Amino acid sequence: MCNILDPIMDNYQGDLSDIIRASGASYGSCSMGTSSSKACAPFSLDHWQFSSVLEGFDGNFGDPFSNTRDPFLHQLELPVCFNSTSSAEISSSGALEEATFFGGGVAASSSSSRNSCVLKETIFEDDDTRRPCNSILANMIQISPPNDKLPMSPLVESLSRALKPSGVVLGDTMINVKTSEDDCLVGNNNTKEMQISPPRNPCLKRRKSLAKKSICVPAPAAPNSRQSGEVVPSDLWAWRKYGQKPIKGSPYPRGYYRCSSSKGCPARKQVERSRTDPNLLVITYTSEHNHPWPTHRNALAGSSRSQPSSKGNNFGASKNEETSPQNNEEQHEESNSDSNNVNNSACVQEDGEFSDIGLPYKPISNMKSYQQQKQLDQGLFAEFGEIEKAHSLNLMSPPQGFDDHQMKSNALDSFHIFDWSADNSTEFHLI
DNA sequence: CGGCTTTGACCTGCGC
DNA sequence: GCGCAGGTCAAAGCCG
Repeated sequence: MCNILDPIMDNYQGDLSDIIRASGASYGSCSMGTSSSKACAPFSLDHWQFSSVLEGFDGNFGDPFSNTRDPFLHQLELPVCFNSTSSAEISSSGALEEATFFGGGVAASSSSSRNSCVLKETIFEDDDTRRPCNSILANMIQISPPNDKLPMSPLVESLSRALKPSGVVLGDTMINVKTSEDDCLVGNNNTKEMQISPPRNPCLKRRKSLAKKSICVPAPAAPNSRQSGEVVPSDLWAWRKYGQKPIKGSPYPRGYYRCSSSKGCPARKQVERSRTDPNLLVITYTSEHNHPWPTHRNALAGSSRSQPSSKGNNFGASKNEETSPQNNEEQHEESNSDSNNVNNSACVQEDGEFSDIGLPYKPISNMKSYQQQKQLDQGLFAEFGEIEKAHSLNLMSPPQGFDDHQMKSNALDSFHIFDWSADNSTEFHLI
């Protein structure tokens, strides 16, 4: 198995960390040369390896998130790292073509190739020390079979089915997975470079210069949402809403959540709908969890409770809610979807509409649906077969104080969609 | 009863 | 210093 670092090191005569370290302090770029010729045939790598590389980058920036990959992403099992402030462009052949590191962000472009689709992550980061204010990181991971003749891993097949005909949005980006040319969801033979969200208003940089991580996820349908609330995609953390504010310039309010998994945990997140695409939720994480992942979720933790009675709810209490057509949609969705929790997965089709595709990414609205989801998990895992659980465990960079036992138990709880090894004849290509 | 959301009030940072 | 806007607090009420 070819380690991802090998092509990098093959093409760079020096210490990679030096590059990152150097670039982290300034706004600039460095080319690592183009040598798509020799270095690597298409290489395979395990998810954990990829993560390791990225997290290695992160560590050089001292990112407070470097050790805490959010369980939401774990659920999605996107082989991305929250903390990357650098990226490398690597050709579809596996060779590192160019790496561009910016102190504050990365403009990454993708090369496309046949038989492949693109996973791409867009990360915004507010950090006073970096420019631009809302830097963008796009990590693109190409998933493709090693060649057309080899069978796909069961995992990829399942994933493909689950995603079809849609992808998952992360970072204002639709993530597509294909396993054959015909399955390519975006275009025919070419992957398409995904939209990268425009930078947010620089004026949003307020208060302390806390590192923030923003991701975009498809706004799930609202099976149990309150009229006024967003349907927040669940993760393994328990979140308690402590505030909601209308945001100037946006018709949608922003919800403020703090981690309720552990008292005193400073982790926060903000959830708001994307201004540009109301179908997307922008989730901004602030601070870091200071505790292991919860071994179980509170019944109501991190979720919206069932709809309060008409007597009790505060429908329309918010100015924004009064004026937001989105809320009406949510009300409508809610009235129709209670019985469809299990299948109420959020994904995005090419036209941006969400569809119900059975992808195990969905809001956990209450304990019942949570258990349903767990059943779904198990079913999915059964379908995937024994997928290198040991590697699954390696995918996660544990939060502070996280031990192996907890890691294992949580690993089995979450979805490891992209967790498969080269043994499954599937490759990651960095592009 | 514990934990949640809601929501108005208050606090704080930033630009002018 | 002032005003604006984002972020947080905390009381009230709901839910299981």
